[in-house]
Amino acid sequence: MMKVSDLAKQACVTADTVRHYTRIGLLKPKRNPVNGYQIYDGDALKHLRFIQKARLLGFGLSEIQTIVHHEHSGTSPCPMVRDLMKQHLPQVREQITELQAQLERMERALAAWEEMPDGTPDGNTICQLIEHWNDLEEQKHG
Amino acid sequence: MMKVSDLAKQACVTADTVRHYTRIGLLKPKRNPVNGYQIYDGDALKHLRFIQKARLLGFGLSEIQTIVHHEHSGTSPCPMVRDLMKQHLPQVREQITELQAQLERMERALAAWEEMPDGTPDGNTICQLIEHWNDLEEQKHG
DNA sequence: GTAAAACATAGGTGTTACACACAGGTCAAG
DNA sequence: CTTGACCTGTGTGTAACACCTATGTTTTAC
Repeated sequence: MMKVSDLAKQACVTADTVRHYTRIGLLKPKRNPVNGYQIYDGDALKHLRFIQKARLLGFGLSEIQTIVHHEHSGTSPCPMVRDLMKQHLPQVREQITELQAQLERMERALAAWEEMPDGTPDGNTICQLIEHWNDLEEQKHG
Repeated sequence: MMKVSDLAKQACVTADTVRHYTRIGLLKPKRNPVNGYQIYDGDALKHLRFIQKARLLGFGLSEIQTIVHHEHSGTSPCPMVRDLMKQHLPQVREQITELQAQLERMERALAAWEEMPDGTPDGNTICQLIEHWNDLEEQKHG
């Protein structure tokens, strides 16, 4: 018999998060007929904790939807959960690789920029630093 | 005197990207009075290439807006560009750290799951793998 | 008892950088 | 002149919430 923010506090999330999950159907509270407020019970808290764990493991909300909804099939969701995880792993590794490449670009650019003078706005150039950046990279590799 | 898709091809981006940049004001084509089409010239191509470089260096479109718009102040945008980059660096490093932590969680979970049986749907549990995951983690660290 | 302050609510909108869908316009070939 | 290929601008969808607003409720002060 908790209200939105009561449930939120129990799970250490914001009330907006609880409302968001409710809006997309991940939580299904009852309604207080007196004031129309949403009412959550202990099961809702368990449900919310489940969502939090799944999110920590990299599952998206729509995937969590699928997992939860899977109960109607009568079969165990566990094989699907393992499959999803196996699909996620290479994606996360790729994201890390991309971000590391990005970081390297940024670090090298910033180092080179320390030694470059500021360009004067001549109407022809927007920002020397950025516009000549490719040239710098080509030098390094050439 | 290029149309949207002509400019897009020149810069190896999609026509949607060109339209997007145009919509938010990063590109300002003229209009063909005959058919209302957007017309881009060589400057637009230079502009687009500038945007591409800036994006590779981690600048967001709104930041690029600011940089480009900066010309009206008459001063060089270069100091601001350096500052922005310095702000971005720790953010990117943090993202990488977070993603690596995420990856570790996922790898450990998947390894543990290989040895776990599938749970039977009993109406009380959604997915054992996820629900007992925290316990596993606590074992490792305890 | 009541009036004002403090807090909570639901629903709408904003965020990023585009991709996609759609109805309609344009243009070369036949 | 029509068929079809290609193009156009605009509207909407994406992920996971955060923020805003107008209203409703509860508490507090007097």
